Amino acid sequence: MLRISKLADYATVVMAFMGQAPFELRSAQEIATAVGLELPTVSKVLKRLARGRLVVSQRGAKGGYRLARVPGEISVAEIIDVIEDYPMGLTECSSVAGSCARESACAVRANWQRISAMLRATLQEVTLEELARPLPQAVDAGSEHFHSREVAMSG
Amino acid sequence: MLRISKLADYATVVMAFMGQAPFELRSAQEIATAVGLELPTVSKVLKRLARGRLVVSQRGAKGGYRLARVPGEISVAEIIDVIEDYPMGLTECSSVAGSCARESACAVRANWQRISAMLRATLQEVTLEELARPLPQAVDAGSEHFHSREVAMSG
DNA sequence: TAATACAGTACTGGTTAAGTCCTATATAAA
DNA sequence: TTTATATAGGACTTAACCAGTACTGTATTA
Repeated sequence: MLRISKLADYATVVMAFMGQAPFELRSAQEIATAVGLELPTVSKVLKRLARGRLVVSQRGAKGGYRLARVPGEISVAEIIDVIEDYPMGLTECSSVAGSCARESACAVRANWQRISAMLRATLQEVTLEELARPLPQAVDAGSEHFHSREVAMSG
Repeated sequence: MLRISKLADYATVVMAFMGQAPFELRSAQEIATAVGLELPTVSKVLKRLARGRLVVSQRGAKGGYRLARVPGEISVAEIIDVIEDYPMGLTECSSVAGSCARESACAVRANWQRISAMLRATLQEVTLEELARPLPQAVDAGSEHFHSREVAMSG
């Protein structure tokens, strides 16, 4: 399965929409309608994004939210980090220390931590601008890039 | 949080243990004791691994399980695939078609699919042998390798 | 034939996340 | 200054999912 939470998923969709007009103030309702999600859900997402300083909020009538930075300077990793309560990691032991009694004896823990770190690095390099890009090509080249990871774990 | 399931996690630990003596027949009980997990849990994992042909089972007295291939030829992706019921993907829509009503209009779906594919490619290149390796160095080099993904989506 | 160990399936309990609601506060316009 | 609008923050309820268990069947060895 290997999933991010739905809320984090929604956050990327919301952010992608906001990225279309980065500094335009938009109400939660306006965003909810546009992306096709319920208002309470979108509000929850936006509150966390604001707390994480990825969007700026403006209270009161004619208020709303806008991006804090241009889409090219916001990474997918940041969006996930701000939404989730725990740091990202593929296994629990690779993000939360002391979560497993067998930590000291576990043969694979260290390597799961490394794999998680690689994934994180990847998501850190993908910007909101790229995520929202309609039809990016040359992704196969990217995949191949990832394929050639002989150096990564073989000493 | 971006996790694999606990069962898949356990599977890697079980497989790593079995990889220490790849073709030695070991009972589920023996493995459970060695890795510090409950027997039913280990049995469940082993059954799925056997169904997925990653381990070979031998019924009856003196029976047990052994790896179907050498650790260097079993990828982490395979282990996860065999345990999980659904294909891996970071968002639901990137692995299960028709899971979201907004698929056609969604601006980020295609790119999540691409990111998922990259991750999958990564896990496909990591072998059980590498996963179980005590203390691999030069992982930072690996991370940097992943960092330099300008080609990946900007092409 | 008796004991051992895997095969398959169905069930149950607990955890976690998703979604909703309520109250408070800030801003703009009348 | 008052009213309407919109976010802030937290609490709560519901629901889905997964881990773990139990049970029945089958194969193999001694």
